Amino acid sequence: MINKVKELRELYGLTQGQLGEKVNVSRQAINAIEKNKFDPSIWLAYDLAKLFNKSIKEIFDFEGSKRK
Amino acid sequence: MINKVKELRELYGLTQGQLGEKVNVSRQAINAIEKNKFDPSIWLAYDLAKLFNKSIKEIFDFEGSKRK
DNA sequence: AGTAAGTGTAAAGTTAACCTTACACGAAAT
DNA sequence: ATTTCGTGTAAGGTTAACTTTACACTTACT
Repeated sequence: MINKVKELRELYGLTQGQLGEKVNVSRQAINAIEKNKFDPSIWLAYDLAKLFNKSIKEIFDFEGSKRK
Repeated sequence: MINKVKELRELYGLTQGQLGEKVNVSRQAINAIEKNKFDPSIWLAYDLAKLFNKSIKEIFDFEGSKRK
């Protein structure tokens, strides 16, 4: 799913690894989500939204994304 | 995860099966979410929120729920 | 009495969201 | 030149979110 994780991560000056630590997933999981390889679980989406002070919808573009 | 799916479903006068049809999951999936057997995928959470005209956070209580 | 509708739950299978390990690459610094 | 850091990606494994099928139970209707 199309998302703004990479932009927000860079805005916060974090590496993929650092962001992974903060939300308790691996760096590869962050990478995969940024590259749209798979969709986050609802908990991961929530954690990312919380960290970046945004709603899930602000980060993840449901309308513009293709359902896999 | 604690949620308001059952209340909202009944508010809309839907059976579990009817709700399942509307969001393209089985009736058992709806039942399991209502009974907190498992957490919805992010897409299912989105579909339910959209159907009920609420945000995901309004329906699913992340703060008050235990992470499994 | 019988039947239909709604719900609860269980078993077995599939799939996708993770994991760890590993390797390759480019950029930047020493 | 070589090391370090960040990223991209692939392989193989685990787990949970689903599926279908099936059965039991309650309530309501005829």
